[in-house]
Amino acid sequence: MKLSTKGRYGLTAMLDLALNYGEEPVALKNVAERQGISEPYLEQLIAGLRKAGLVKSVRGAQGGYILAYPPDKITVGDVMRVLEGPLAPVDCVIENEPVSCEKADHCVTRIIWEKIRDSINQVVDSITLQDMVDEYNRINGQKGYMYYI
Amino acid sequence: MKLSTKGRYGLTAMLDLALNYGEEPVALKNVAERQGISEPYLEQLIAGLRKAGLVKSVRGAQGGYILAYPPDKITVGDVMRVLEGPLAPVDCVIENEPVSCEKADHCVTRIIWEKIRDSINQVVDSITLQDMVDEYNRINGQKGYMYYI
DNA sequence: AATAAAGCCTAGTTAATAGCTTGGAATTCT
DNA sequence: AGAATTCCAAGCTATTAACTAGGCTTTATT
Repeated sequence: MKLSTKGRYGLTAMLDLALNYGEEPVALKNVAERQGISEPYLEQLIAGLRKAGLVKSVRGAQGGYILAYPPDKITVGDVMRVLEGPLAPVDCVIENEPVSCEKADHCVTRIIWEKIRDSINQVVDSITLQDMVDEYNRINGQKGYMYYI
Repeated sequence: MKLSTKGRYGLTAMLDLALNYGEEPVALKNVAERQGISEPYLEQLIAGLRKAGLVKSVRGAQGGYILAYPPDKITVGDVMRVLEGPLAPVDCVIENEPVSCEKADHCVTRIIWEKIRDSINQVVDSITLQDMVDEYNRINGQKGYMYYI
């Protein structure tokens, strides 16, 4: 019941982009350095986010990435679902997917999994990157350097 | 972000015991057959539950397992934590465990993980095996045979 | 007392997956 | 032209999940 590094690194990277929203594109090299993540690995993660339309890339020298939308239009759930897949504790309660298990209608444990799924989704869908930026500013105030992660 | 078969099979097995609470001990062989789980594998799972004090065993012929407490005294969370470990999406928010990450005080993503952790725990700690038994009876009513899982 | 039915215990095994690394091509600013 | 970047595909390695195998111990039944 753990998240993978994809979800963790990816959300951190998106927060990094959110903190730099409105400025020049951010090179992945810089994100990787600030956050202590392997750059080529992060490259793979952000490729998924780009294909999902959450970030835009600018190629070539002085290029980098920017959020495709303002931080208040992107939720943690948007990011996590791209990186982790459907946020369901078991396959039989993945949203918008037909249930293959023939016992589903009589299954009591399935009801538990649905409740867990819903509670997770309620959390991640109610928090935007802007909320995280605000929290970042509240916690780290006028400090001279950036604590990200 | 998926549960393992330990959590899934284990909760199903505990529901099986709860449905038989107050009667003779239930042999693992029967649980395994009803639920379609490999018996020796289930044996390992229930060993953990026994060591955690959630079930009692009766050895020898006609032996088996019984819940150590009435079904309304055992929560889904009790069971899941034994089988899956702490229900935290990342290690840095495991309850009652010192945080090793030195950035924790300045970490914004960590707040997200805490909220996810809390929402999961709120769900599983508020549902008892008795709740599941009641739901089972509501769904399956007077049917002739048992749909478990 | 013998037998069979159960739980108990430890150690394999196997396939999949996570978490990267490697290498190079394409693009664009300076 | 050259450097800085994104883009793409493949390969690698250690860990883990999900079992299986085999044998010992306990106890009700006959």
